[in-house]
Amino acid sequence: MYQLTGEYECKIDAKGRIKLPASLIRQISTEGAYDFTVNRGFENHLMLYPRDVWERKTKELNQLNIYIKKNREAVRYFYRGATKITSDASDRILIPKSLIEYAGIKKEIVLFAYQEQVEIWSRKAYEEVIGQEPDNFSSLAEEVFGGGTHGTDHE
Amino acid sequence: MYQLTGEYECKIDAKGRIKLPASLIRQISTEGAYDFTVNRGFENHLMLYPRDVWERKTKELNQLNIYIKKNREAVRYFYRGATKITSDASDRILIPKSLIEYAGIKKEIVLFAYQEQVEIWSRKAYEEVIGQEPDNFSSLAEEVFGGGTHGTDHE
DNA sequence: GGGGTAAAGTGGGAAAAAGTGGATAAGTAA
DNA sequence: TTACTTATCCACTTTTTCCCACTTTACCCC
Repeated sequence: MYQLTGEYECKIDAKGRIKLPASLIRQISTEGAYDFTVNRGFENHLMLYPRDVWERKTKELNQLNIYIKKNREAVRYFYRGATKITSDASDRILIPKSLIEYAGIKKEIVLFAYQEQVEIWSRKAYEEVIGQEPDNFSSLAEEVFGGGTHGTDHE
Repeated sequence: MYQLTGEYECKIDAKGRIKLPASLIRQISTEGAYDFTVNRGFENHLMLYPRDVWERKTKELNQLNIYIKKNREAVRYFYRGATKITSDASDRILIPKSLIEYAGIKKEIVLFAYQEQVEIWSRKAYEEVIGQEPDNFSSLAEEVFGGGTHGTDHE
């Protein structure tokens, strides 16, 4: 179980390679090459999962009965674009062209690590997302943090 | 459980390092290096949490199911910019560039410690926030602290 | 209050690590 | 085979980290 953290401004090179920041790598493992799976995220960004996280997620997914149409559609939706990738000797991963395009990535990107996955955003899109507060954030935060006297630092 | 207090005027150096005032350090622990997490605050300042405080906060947050859009947005919004940092031998912490920029920090900063966290402001922004208080502070205080139906329903 | 000592705060340099770009080799399909 | 894509490797540049040394402030004692 990971507890990844960090926001990294990175570049993607002409070949579609992203150098994973050393401090992110260190959170995942300590040696050798790193296996991941990338797929499409829900908001025009990409999701990057360490191998074991991906395996666990798909295992859960495989419990679903795909003879039910809704399940079938959901599974398909989750898998869309899913590609296994491995880092090279310089800790770089190669992102498939179709996914780069999906996320509107040009050169400047942001890696946003939290919980067990890493989101990959074009820098522009990331700044837009970060800049605006989600609807009902304060009431949700209140719920999550127990609604105590100092539940939110907000306002 | 901490009960931090203090307002400190500090400087950030050319490398983005902040020397944590000795009197603040003493409130947190007594020896060795100090682990923190910084992230973006809600009003163009930064938040600094001692390691254990951060862990407690995220623990609650991580219970949320991120396949629900509302939850996903909230989690992302809370985490935004979150980065783990450790103090060096001189009790300095290195603040990531992107966060320095977010908070509009140039050189003069203010550390404002209360409850379990420390807010990091550019001095200018801090003075603006503090400076505008007399206008509405009394009515705000009345609303929040004054009891009655409004004060306790949330925050 | 002044001088001395210790603690706190500041700055910068050098070594090591991280990041980047490109060249060459290996593999694939026409 | 040839043209083209993909992978592996190497070399250079930039950044980060760690350490040391100096300056300034605070505090104590005379």
